[in-house]
Amino acid sequence: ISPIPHPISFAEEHKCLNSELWHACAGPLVSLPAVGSRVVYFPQGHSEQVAASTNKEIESQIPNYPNLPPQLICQLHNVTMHADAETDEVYAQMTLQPLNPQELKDPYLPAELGTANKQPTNYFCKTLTASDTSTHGGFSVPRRAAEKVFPPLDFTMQPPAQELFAKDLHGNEWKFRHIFRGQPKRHLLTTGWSVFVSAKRLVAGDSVLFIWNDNNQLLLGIRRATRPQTVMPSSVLSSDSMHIGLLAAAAHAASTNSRFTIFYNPRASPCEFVIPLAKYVKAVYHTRISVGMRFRMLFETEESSVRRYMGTITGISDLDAVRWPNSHWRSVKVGWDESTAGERQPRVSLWEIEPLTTFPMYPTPFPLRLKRPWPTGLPSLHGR
Amino acid sequence: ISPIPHPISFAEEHKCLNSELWHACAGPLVSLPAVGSRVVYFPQGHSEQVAASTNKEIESQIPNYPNLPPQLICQLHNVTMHADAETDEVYAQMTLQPLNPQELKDPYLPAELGTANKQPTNYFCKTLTASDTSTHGGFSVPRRAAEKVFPPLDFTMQPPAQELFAKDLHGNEWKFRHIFRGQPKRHLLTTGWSVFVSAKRLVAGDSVLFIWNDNNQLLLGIRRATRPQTVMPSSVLSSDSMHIGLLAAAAHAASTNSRFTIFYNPRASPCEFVIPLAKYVKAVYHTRISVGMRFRMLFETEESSVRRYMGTITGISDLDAVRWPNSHWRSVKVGWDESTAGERQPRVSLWEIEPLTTFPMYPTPFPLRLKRPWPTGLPSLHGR
DNA sequence: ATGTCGGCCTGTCGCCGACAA
DNA sequence: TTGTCGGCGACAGGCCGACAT
Repeated sequence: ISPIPHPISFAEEHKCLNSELWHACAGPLVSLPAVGSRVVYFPQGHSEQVAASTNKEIESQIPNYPNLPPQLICQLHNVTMHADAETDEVYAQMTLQPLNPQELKDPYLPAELGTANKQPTNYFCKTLTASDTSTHGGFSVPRRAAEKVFPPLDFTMQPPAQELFAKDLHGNEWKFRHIFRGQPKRHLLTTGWSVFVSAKRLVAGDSVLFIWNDNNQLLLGIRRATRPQTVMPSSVLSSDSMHIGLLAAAAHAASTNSRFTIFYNPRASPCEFVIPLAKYVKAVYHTRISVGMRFRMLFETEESSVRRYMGTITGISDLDAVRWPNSHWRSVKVGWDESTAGERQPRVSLWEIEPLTTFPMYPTPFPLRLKRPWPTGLPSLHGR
Repeated sequence: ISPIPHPISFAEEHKCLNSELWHACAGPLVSLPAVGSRVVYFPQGHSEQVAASTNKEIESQIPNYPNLPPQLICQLHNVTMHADAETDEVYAQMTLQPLNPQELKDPYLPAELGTANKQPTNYFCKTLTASDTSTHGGFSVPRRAAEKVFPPLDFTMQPPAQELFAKDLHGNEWKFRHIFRGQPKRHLLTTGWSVFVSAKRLVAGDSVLFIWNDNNQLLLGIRRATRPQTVMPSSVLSSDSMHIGLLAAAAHAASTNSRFTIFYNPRASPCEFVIPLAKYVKAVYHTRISVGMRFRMLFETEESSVRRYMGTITGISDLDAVRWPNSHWRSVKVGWDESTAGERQPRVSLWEIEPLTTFPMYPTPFPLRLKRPWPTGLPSLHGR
C-alpha cells in the first residue's frame, strides 16, 4: 500500500557496510584514518561541518572554551561507516581520545600516514539523464561500462538479456532486467529500474554507480547532485546548542582525556577535520611555504575522478584570529589559475596542497619516514 | 517527473504558521506559554526530549554542570510555531532568558498562568482506514463531520458535488473533489485525495484533520500514528554531543543571564519542559500532596479529545538524585486504576496532576492570585 | 453510518525501435 | 555511442454502487 516499493531483502541492524561501496559513494578524495592510529582533530573544522549541515552561520553567542586548543591530537579508537536510511548519504562515526602529554612523546609508526583510499577497479558511475529518470523508459547503460562491470550476456539469445541483482549500502537487493537491443544496439536496464528510481527519489543530475567486486557481487550506490538549500534545520536541537555541544564535548574530552564521538559527512563537510597525525606533522613542520609560491591541489571531477588545479599562495594567516588563534586550519590564502575559480575556496589548509619547489623532488625509498618524533608540546605557528 | 506531486502553491519562507491548525495538530493537551511571561525551564525534561528524538539513552559520559540548577526561571521572549518540512511534525521554537535574582523578586501577573489552548470548534479528525489510504479509492468522510465543517453542497445537483481547497501547515493548498453519492448515500473525497496521501506519505492509522475557521477557510492537518522506532539517529552530531550541547547552552545562559533557544516537540517529547511559572508555583507551593492521595490526570484519547484517568500517589522522590537532586521533575510516583495502565508513565510531575482533596474546593472569584511573590532563592523539596 | 469489495473504464507506465546529435 | 521521441500494449489507478457490518 505504501507508495514506496520495498526492495527484496533487508539487512539486519548495525550490519557493517560494504567498505568498497562506501568509499565509492564518498568519492575518490575521501580517506578515513586507520583505526588505532593517531590523528589531529580540528574543532573549528567540525564546527564548519555542523554549520553547513544546519545551514546556519556560527553566532557570537557561543561561549569560549579557553581550554580547548584549535587542534586536538587523539587516538582513533573506532571508525564505522554509515549511510543515512532516508537519503543514503554516507557518513562515518569516529571515536576519538585526546592523548595526554606522556602519550604524545611516543614515536609514531610509519603506517600512521594512512592508507590511500583505493577506489574499486571494476566500477562505473553515470550521471542520470532526463530520460533515465523519466517514467517513460529505463536506464541507458554506457557500452564500455556494461561490458566492464556487468556479467557477460549470452549473445546466442535474441535479444540477449539477463537479470541483475545488485546490493545497495543498506544491504537491500535490487533486481533489474539487463537487455541488449535497439537499433543501433545498446545496453539497457528496464524492468525494476523505475522502482529503484522512485524508491531512492533520484532525479536527473544525480549519479548511480555500479561495482563488480572480487566476490562476483554487484554493488549499487548513489551520489546525489549537490542541490542548493538541500539541508534543513533540525527540529531537535537549535544550531547554537549544536555548536556548543560539539565544542563542549571536545573540551570535556580534552580535559579528562576521555573518549568522544563525532560524525564526519564527506559530502556535506567543506573539508576533512580529522586527519592523520603524520600527514599534519609532515605538512606543518617539514614543508616550507611562502607567499607567492605555486602549488597544486586535487579536486573531484563531475565524473567521479580527480584532477589537479594550480594556484598561487597569496597569504598566510589565521582564519579566525579571535576564536582560534594559531590554528593551522585553512591558514593559507590562495588564488586559482583558472577563471572558474569561483567554485574553489579561497582558503585551504597546508596538508591539502602540494607545493611546487623550484628544485624537483627526487623520489626516495623512504621519503616519509621521520628521523625522530616531532617536538612535544602543542604545535604553534611561531615554530616555523 | 518527480514522484511526489507538487501542491498548488507554496508559502513563502518564514511565514507565520496558522495557530489554530498548529494547535489542532499538536493536540488538545498542548499549550504554549504566553510571550513575555515567566516560565520554568527543566533541562532534565529537555534532555528527555532529546533522548526520545535521538532514540538513545543518556550516557554517564555527560559532564556535570554544577552551576545549572534543575529548574531555570526564565523570561519567555519569543515563541514561534513550526512544522517539519518533510514530515509536517509540529514543533515550537522558544527564546528564553534566565532571570537574575533582582528580577525574580518582581511580583508576577495573573495572566502569566497561561491561556488554555483553545481547540478550534469547527473541525474534525479522522483516523485513516485501509480503504482511505489504498490506491483503490478515495476518502470516506464521516457524515456529521462533512455536514459540520465542509461548505454545504447544492443538493439540486445529481449527484451533489463541489471542489474543496484546503491549506496545510506550510500554506500549500490542496484541491479535492467532494461528492455525495453511493447507496446508501455518503460523503467522499475523490479526485485529489490520492495525490495528498502519497505526498504526505500517509498510511492507515495516521489521522487527518479538517478545520473550518472564522475566515471561511478550510485548513488541513495530519497527525501520524505513533509508530515505534520511527526516529532515526542524526548524522550531524552524536547524541552525546547533543545532550552536552543542551546542558552547556543552558548553563552558559544561566551564568550570563543571556538568551538561549530551544525546540519543543509536543508529539515527540514525553512531557512539557517549559511551563508557566505561576502553574509551577501553584503546584509546588500551594498544593499539599502525600503518599496514598488520590488524583486525576488528563490524557489525550485516540479521537483527539481528552479524558481523565485516576490513580494513587505511591511515592515522592527525585527521579535522578545524583544528577538532578531536588528537582521537581517527575518527582511523584503513581499507580493507575485501570489495567491498561501499562501505557501511562509511572512518574509524573506535580503540575500535571489534579489531587482530590476530601474537602471539596469551593470556586472563588480570584482563586489563583497569590498574595505575595514567592520566596526568593531556589525552591527546594525541603520547604514542604 | 461506513469499511471493503467487484466491476469497469481510462490514464499513465513502461517496452520497443526510429532518429538524430 | 546514446539521449529523446512516437507508437502502443498492459496494467494499476481510481470512480462507481453493492453489500455487509
